[in-house]
Amino acid sequence: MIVEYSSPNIAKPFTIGHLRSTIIGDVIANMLQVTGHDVKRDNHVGDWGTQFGKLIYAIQEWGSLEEIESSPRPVKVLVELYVQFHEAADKNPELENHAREKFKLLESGDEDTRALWNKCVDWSWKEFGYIYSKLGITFTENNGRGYGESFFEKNLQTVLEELSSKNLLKQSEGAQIVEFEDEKYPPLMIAKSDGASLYATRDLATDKFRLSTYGNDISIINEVGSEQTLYFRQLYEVERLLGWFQPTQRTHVGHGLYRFKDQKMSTRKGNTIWLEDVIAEAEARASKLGNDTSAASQIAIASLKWNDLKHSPQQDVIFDWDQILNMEGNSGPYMLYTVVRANSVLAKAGETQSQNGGAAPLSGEDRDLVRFISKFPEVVLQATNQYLPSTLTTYLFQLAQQYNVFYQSSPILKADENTKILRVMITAATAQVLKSGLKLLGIQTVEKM
RNA sequence: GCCCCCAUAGCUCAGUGGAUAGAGCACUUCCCUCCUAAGGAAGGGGUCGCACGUUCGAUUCGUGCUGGGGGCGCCA
Repeated sequence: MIVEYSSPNIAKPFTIGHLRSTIIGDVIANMLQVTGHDVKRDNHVGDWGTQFGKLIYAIQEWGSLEEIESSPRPVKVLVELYVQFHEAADKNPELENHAREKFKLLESGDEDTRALWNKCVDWSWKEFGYIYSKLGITFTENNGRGYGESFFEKNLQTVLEELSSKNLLKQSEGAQIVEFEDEKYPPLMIAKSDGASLYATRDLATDKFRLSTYGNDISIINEVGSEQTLYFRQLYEVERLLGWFQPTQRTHVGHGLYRFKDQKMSTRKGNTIWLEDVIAEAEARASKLGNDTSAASQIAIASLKWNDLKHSPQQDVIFDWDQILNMEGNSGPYMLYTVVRANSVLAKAGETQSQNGGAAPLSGEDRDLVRFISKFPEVVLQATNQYLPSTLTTYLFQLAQQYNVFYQSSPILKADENTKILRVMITAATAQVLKSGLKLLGIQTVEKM
């Protein structure tokens, strides 16, 4: 199986919005892997498309390579140029034509344009690399970077020819489109009137490549925001019409977006939240609670990931600093804290945990907890089959809550010998399940906090 | 205009064709000579958006409406 996730865009901010695809996709890949699938992790980086025409025009017109190069955050400068382009284009629509010409130059292999594009890719990967290492996210394909859209640039013509030979292509106002039976979906545009490629063209080339590289029976999961649901339905239908895939081989796992309470986030308007800034703020808050640097970073990432993964994916998430960096209650740090507590008990119990005989019979809260622990495999399977990490977070939170109640109300190390052995074993089992579950969620536990 | 998603406590969200619908945050009050208090206990707070329908029974399923979000050929 291929799980495609994260897929940030070159020369655009890696925002809080990309966090969703990045970590939900990672968790889905983890879950599929432990349930026995051979998983390829791919990152469909947006490194191609007409927006590069706009960007290249803006850099050449208003930018300075030295300034970008020497900036601690080059992408930020690129985004400012991109925003500037849109502001200028609102007043002077002629700029859109210049941008189209620049993209044509890029597609036709013009050396200077190409060199500039390469720089943009490098600048962006500096930032992506930083974020992925902070989040502990990896990809397996194309030397760990995933196959970006530009990788398939050479295959676009083949795709157009195959579509054409199967009579799926239609001319419309100079552009090439695919229409659907009974107007099931609106038409999907495959080539613009100036001949330039589109997202769909590149996606088709991508999936063609996957078929030939991984085999005709490969299944692909696209973890991409729900705003693209219609697009994926169109794409899957075209791929079915082409005879490439059975419907069961293609799955779109969508998710809602991060929103401000009263306004939208928009790259064009510049009111987005950069993930880099969120991570820095999370680390600052975790440090204030008296953690050393490495623990603070783990705790910060845990709070971010947990607060995303605990939501059902289809709903939008309201962006609120105190909410997403919550360190109390239903939060990442609560989960880590519970594991730390349990481990601390186990450390003090020492040899006791290896003894077997003489455990007291199960009753009351002990038994409820044991029962709940035993549900773990079933929950993992359910979460995997439904592509719902939140099923797992809900379960793990309930388990942590139950353990904390148990911890508070039942003496462990001070109980009589038989009860102590039993409760230490329950503690060990709880810690084991919490650690395994958190690992599936891509959350690292800490020794102390 | 058409299509998709959503609506549950003051806020943010879980959840189920069946019993007094749950959590976190916020608020009030307790609990560290004792396994890490980033924890635990107790309390107030809900006509589960509205209406109709299916059902012995609907917050859960269906239809309609209202409200919010997203999408609908030259962005991705």
